[in-house]
Amino acid sequence: MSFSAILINWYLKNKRELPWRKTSDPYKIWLSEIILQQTRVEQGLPYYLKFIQRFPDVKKLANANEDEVMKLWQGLGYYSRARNLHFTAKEIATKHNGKFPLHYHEIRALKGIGDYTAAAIASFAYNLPYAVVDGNVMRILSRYLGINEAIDSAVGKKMLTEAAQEFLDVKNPALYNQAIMEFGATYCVPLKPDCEKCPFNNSCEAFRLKKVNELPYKSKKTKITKRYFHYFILDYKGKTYLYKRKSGDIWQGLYEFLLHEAKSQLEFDELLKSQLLKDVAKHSKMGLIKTSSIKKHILSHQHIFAQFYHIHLNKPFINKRYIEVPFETLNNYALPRLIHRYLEEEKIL
DNA sequence: TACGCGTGGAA
DNA sequence: TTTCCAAGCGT
Repeated sequence: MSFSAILINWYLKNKRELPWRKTSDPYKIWLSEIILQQTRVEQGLPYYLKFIQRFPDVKKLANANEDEVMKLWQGLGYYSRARNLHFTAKEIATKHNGKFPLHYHEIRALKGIGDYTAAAIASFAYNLPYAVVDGNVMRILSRYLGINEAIDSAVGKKMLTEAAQEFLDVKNPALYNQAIMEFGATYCVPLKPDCEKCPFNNSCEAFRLKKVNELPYKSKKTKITKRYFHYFILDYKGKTYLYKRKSGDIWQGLYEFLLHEAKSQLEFDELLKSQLLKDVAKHSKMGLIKTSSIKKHILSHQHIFAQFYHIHLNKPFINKRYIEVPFETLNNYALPRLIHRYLEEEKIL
């Protein structure tokens, strides 16, 4: 049997039932692909269902305002996906007469859609012969072919892209692409795949050379930079103040409280101990502070450490960059997961 | 071209 | 606790 035949055979017996696999609507497939970028199915699925319910078609999405889209995306991360999704929905509504484009190069030209997503949409929705090359495919092919070239290098990516296109079953692009990704996601997994029962173990180079746990090879190591945030939850007569984050950093377009970011853990700890009130006053120009009403709380979110302070003001906080928000309506705004979780824990939401 | 962008789960 | 990973993309 051919590679494709074995793969598709495996898929038909082992595939998961997922909502975006029951449709050929390019809008729904597009939405699912954007949500699933760098995101696990279990994490993305509830968001897909929410979005389909609220925006059943591309025109509904195009007619929404960006804040609502961001609010629905809240907690999923990589928020530029949501902004680009909304931007492209408007593009399709205006420049494509509300119809999702039918050809690969038109699809590929849309903002937020790269090589992978364009191939996914073109094949899943229209059965066009474009091979998907994602993390799953690169892992499978680098193992199967015994490719030692780093998959995060240009050379390695090129090798695997060409291999993927050769392996593609041009008679069944949609089925084949779904199958190879599902096989990577659930069987040829990064850690400890069950090679003994693998349908390819008689022809897999990595298995033959006992190099499965070394492939795919990556040259770069993931680096995590720790950051230290102090948030000041200002309260003047039951209202608080929010700032909409700008580009050039995380959480673009999301709302947050008055922030001071410490440059080091030392500064974070120092501010915590003594400099707090001075710095707050300097930062916010808010005048007097009732120190007795300050509450503290620390949340860790992998690499961001945040401290929250509740501060009652004796006069309003005047700053044109901030909007005044009654506490009861806080949940109408798209907030970073970290802040949202804190507000829930403190029963503020 | 290399890097930054979120979050949650697993080891 | 730390590191790595998961259906990538824009700049």
